[in-house]
Amino acid sequence: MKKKNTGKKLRTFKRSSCPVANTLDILGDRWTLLLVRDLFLGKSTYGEFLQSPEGIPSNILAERLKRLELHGLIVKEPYQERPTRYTYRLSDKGKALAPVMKAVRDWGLKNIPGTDVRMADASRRH
Amino acid sequence: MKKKNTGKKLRTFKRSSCPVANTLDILGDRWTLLLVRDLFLGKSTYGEFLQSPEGIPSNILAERLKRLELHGLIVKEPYQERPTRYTYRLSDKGKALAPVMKAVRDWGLKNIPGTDVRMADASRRH
DNA sequence: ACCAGTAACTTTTAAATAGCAAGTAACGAG
DNA sequence: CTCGTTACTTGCTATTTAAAAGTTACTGGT
Repeated sequence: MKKKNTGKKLRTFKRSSCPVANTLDILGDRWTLLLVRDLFLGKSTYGEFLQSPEGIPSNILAERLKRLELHGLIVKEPYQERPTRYTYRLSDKGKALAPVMKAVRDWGLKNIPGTDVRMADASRRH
Repeated sequence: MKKKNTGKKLRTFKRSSCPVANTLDILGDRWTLLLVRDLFLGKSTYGEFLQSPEGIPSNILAERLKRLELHGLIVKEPYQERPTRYTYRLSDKGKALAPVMKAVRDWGLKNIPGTDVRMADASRRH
């Protein structure tokens, strides 16, 4: 059986030359930065990402991992064969998001009641 | 004529206590942070937001302004009567996003080719 | 050989959201 | 009374998200 072409069209034209707009085209949604958070926390396998408390749907996870890889923010590499299993790690470009993570975390902690730092101290590690 | 109840349901339950997740529930999409950028740049009216180069659709703009106001990031106030016209301004909570804006802008400038600083130096003003 | 289990995805289907175009309301100017 | 402006709203289609079930490729046990 051949694979069905789901023909995802990735946004190809720039909305503007604004760095904020262009950054949002990569991680402007409800899940991508959460994945980056998990990567900073040291999670690296598909299964680990699925287990995060927010409960990302598996199809969304697969799609986001592809996008992050495509944009060069993460690197996918096999860590075992038979069966082949993969790890995902932040590239340097991905690690450069640490200040963004920290700023977002700090804002949330200060401005949204009911948030706590427990799982959010990732930007200091690595 | 009575107004039609479009019955928007705003996400009411927390996905987790993570400050990053909760922040993303407020501004995790392709438009909201662009609006915040414009507010930092000094734009304040509906028409000004519509004129930004990214071309936000007017219905999305109206919805995002409502959400930002609801979450207390912006304040809407009339600046003239007959006909009544409004300005939108960042509240203190909204202004506290300056470090997020700066981090996102800086990451984009450094990591996305073709972006330029022209319209993105807002986080230094105010 | 057969069955259960695990990891990493993919497919299916329905519901929610985004995007486009057009319409409405409240004026003021001519 | 018509035109233009500002600030939205409405209708409709297209795209994206979400939930659940299915698939692939094994390993380990009986």
